[in-house]
Amino acid sequence: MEKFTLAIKRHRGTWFGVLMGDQNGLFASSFSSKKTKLEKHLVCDVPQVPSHESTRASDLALSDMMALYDGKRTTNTIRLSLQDVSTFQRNVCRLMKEIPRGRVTTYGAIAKKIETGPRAVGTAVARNPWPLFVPCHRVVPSNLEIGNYSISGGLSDYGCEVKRDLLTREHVPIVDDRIRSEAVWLPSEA
DNA sequence: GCTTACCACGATG
DNA sequence: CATCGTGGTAAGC
Repeated sequence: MEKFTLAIKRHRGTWFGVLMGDQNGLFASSFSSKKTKLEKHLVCDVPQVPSHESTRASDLALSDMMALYDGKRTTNTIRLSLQDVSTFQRNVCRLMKEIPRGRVTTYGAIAKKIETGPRAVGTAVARNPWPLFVPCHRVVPSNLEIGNYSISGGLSDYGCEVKRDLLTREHVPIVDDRIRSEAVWLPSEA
């Protein structure tokens, strides 16, 4: 049975949490303005309540997470614990990780690349277990509006503001709540 | 197992 | 604006 530990930290008025699995791999990450909501979301997929414990690995993950939240570069050395996600979801995640900082791509572009439908990509993106580490905020609808974003596992009316702020801090050009087309990055062919 | 309903979407008119 | 197609999930039988 896999053992999990939880580590939580506050930064710029927001709570950040990481759920560490075996061998200090990252099982899930999340952030929220509400600490209780954050914890609830992080543990919702694990069988038992994990103990709060901070380790060198969790400290590193949390500081990377905060840097990503601020739109900054990171060492990107966090190992994701992939065993519990479907291969479809893994494919979507792999593609999302290729989106450069400061750029965006669309649900449709990802769908085309992996030969599936945009709604299917939407569900996979929505279920991303590693927000920020896997930059799902860089996926937008094809009309280049901001689209939606779930906070701690649920849609909310301010989710799109959070998403816009993340993109803005990465210097994605946004005019009038719309991404400028020069920021669009497309998955390479082949 | 199969069926249904649900979606962080897209294309068409 | 409306409507339909769409494919992966999860919950329901």
